Amino acid sequence: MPDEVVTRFAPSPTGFLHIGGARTALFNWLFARHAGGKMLLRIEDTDRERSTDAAIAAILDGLKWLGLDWDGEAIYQSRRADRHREVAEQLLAAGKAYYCYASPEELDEMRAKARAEGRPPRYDGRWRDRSPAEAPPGIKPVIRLKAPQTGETVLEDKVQGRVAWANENLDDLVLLRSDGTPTYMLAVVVDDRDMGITQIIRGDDHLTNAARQMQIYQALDWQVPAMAHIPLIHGTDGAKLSKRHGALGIDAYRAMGYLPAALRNYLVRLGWSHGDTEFFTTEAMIESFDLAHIGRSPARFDFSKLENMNGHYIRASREEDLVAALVETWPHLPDRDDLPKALDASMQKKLLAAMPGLKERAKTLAELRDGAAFLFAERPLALDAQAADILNSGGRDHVARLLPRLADLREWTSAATEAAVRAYAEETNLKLGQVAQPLRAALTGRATSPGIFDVLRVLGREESLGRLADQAH
RNA sequence: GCGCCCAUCGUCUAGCGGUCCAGGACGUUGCCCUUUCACGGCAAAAACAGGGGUUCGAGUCCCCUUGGGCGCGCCA
Repeated sequence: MPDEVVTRFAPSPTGFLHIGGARTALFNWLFARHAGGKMLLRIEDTDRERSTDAAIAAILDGLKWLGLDWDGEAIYQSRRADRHREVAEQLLAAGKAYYCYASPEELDEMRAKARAEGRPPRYDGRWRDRSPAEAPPGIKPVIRLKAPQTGETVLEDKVQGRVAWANENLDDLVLLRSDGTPTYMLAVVVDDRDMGITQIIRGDDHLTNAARQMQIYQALDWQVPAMAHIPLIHGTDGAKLSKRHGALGIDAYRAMGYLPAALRNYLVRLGWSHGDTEFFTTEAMIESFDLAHIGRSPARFDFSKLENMNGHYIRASREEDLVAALVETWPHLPDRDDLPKALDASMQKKLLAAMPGLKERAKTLAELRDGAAFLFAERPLALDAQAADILNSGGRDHVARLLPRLADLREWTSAATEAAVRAYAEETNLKLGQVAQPLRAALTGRATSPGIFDVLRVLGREESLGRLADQAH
């Protein structure tokens, strides 16, 4: 099937998978899945100095966590150097490339001069038509592309529209370094060609590269894949994403307790829209996704919207799934010394029982875990400042008087405890809140929690009465 | 410096010449619900960067200005 859509995600493993990369991967994945095609993964590790195995692992891990699967095995660019070299030689033989013996010092001079004269800093083509016979001794040459010097290179970008560059502003780029290794420009073109990529979707920062890569395609007489350059994601201040505001590894989002589905949903709406629709199931996302509705302006990353979406996803999740997500994410979440390091079976059971009340109140898994802290707390409970205040300003009396009534209850259900507590409130002419708060403080050590009768039920008779007794005086 | 890209509420965006005194979402504010906190419901404030054109008519097309961004390596 020659018409099959093939996209690729091609990160360079010099760092973690950041949020922009994750969105690029998502768009490639959606485009491929929408078309019933493939998304391939290529690790661009030709910079052997800066590429690390740890970064590769982090990227693969991040993609998996996000739920973005790729087709086939990941391709490592570094292992294809022979093929890249072969293409460079091919270009050389065809007279479309040439040896250049300019030294780094010469190049520096050239650029400085051009800049001083208000021209773009570029190679001046001094070896373009010179015979290698004139080569200075002892210098290993690079191979440069003999790029067109007149006319223009035009890209019909699927997102940016028609973009044109005057060829005189583009210099003869290096294809093969003097040590015989291929440059990124060459490697990308050859790999995309060999992998059968039909659609390139990547960050806007590659737009200028597109022109140079098109020149390589044209020299080779290869068909240029369709291209789509998507706008970058900026920090909240509009500037480039930095560590301070959001240029975090994808693992950091997991550690903050975001759900992969929520992050995907947030990310897809950053730069892409489908009318007024904000929430998409995975299926709907694949179904609706298109390049035509990707905007052309950069978007700012907004944590509060992500958080809101995440809360929505948590509320919509099944209780069992949340327990599973929490168990899985537990080790990644920030530490809290009053919480167990891991969740054993009985804790998971309690968690499941409490989940309906808990999930309404959490925007992240971290908050969910925090909200569940009272389940795991050991007697006598540590009270936070507000809880202590509630108990110390008369609350203990209510707890003390309520204790025997609750202890006498025949059955321990939400309905039964509620009836008892309401009866007490009525008899003493108090609002329910005035008795519920002391109970909450004694039962959870905090001033906020799920509904108090749920708390009583989930904690169970023995533990509840124990905690109340602890605070009765 | 040169090249390229971008420009609607604080933020993400809808809008593809008239249906826009500009719609949705997040956030903000107020009210309601209520045992706390949330959730939920209702309501409000909040934008077409500026200036020229084109046109009967411009947020929508063109130009300029301003403001942002990206790129300019024998990095990727």
